[in-house]
Amino acid sequence: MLTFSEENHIKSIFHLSASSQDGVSTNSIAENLNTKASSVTEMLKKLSEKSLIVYKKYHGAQLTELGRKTALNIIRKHRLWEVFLVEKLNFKWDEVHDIAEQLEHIQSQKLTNQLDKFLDFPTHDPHGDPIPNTAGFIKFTPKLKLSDLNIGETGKFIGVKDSSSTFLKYLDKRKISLGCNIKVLHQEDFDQSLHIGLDDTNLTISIKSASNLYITKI
Amino acid sequence: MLTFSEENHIKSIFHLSASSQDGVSTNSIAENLNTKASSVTEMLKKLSEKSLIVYKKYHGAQLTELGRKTALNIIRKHRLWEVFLVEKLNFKWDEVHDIAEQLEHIQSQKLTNQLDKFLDFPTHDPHGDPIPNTAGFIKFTPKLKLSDLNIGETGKFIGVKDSSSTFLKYLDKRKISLGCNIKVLHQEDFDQSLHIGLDDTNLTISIKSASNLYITKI
DNA sequence: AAAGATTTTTAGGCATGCCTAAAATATTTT
DNA sequence: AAAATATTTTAGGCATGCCTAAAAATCTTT
Repeated sequence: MLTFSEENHIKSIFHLSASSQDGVSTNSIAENLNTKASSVTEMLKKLSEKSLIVYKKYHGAQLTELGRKTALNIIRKHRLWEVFLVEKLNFKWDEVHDIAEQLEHIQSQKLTNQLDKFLDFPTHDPHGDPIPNTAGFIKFTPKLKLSDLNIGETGKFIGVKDSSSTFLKYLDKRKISLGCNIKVLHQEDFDQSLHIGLDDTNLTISIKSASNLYITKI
Repeated sequence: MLTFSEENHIKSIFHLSASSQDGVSTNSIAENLNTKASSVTEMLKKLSEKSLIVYKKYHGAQLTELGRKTALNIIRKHRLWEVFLVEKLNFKWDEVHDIAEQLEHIQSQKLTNQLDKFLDFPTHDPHGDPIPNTAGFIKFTPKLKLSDLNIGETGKFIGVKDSSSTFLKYLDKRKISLGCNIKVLHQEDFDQSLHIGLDDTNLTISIKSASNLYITKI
């Protein structure tokens, strides 16, 4: 039985583990959770005692197998609730994050599994992120960015890196939605911005936006 | 923005207000929340400062209009989630209480209202209790117990007083379900137990059970 | 490899929400 | 109405989870 704070730390360590090979630093967790390094240190000791992480003073934290399972269970709940909010309650994909942050802490294995069934076992959340199964298995798809494509290549838009509300609204306005095909037509020398083809329209997006879009080559 | 504990105290005071004319006693709240009187006293001071209750030392607490609205909003969420769990996720009516206790604290007005719409604006939860609307209006039906009926009268089963899991399972086993018609056939002199008619079957229930069943006369 | 800079930990405080035990107040009994 | 009983409040502690400031360890620079 973990507290909200413990769960949030575990989740944070999981997400930060993706980009760092060895231990996740105290500071990065603190930044991620909008808290202070000293608070994180205390929590790391506690999580270590509960065998959720391996923690060596001054050398960051790594999830144990138990910790990983715990993180994936929280992420599973978060993403299932996001699907529920968008598919059933008509929320927009930029509105669901804060509510899912609350719902992910609800404790009931049965609830999670019944929700999964009710949603017809979705594989991805509204932002394109994969949903772990009960056993904690998650399907990783190598993440290619739109900015990685060469001129002339086409990709299918499968997810976003930064899912901030402002970015998601930006995509909505330009009718760039999950699953659509995007062809890279031309790159501007001056600012690296990309001219892209989308259905029957063409538009220009900055290189920053392009590197926020995950795609699979077609 | 209230804490879980504050919300639970408000809810408790609301429920206990039903049976007591004047202030709700510190002890009764403590008992209801499985905590101690001294803890409740502290909380009453806090809630009083937030204008959610009127609190006079040694004379219990009463909800202000704001407190009442707050309580009804929590109860609204609780009951809507119960409907969701039973109607959409196939939970039994005796399994939903603990989960709804968690879900009732989720903060999002939009979520509550979208859920309400998704469930097609239910008026009662799975135990027959009325669901307050957004404005905090709740429809009180005078609560008649099965044990209040005279021999020969028939009532429609509309709710339970004690919704403990054991009692709900007891009802399930006897096929006594919300909405069914119950006729009082005979009362045993010895222990006041009632012989009742239910669809095409007859059965006997104790006076204690009978006073746990809310009905409307037909 | 020593100095300087950065990161992390420790030490000590604070608010919340719980507790027990003692004191104060209210209620009931005689 | 005084005594006995019950209820409620106060006082003082404790765990959690946060904070700031100072000390310790690590990393970077020269």
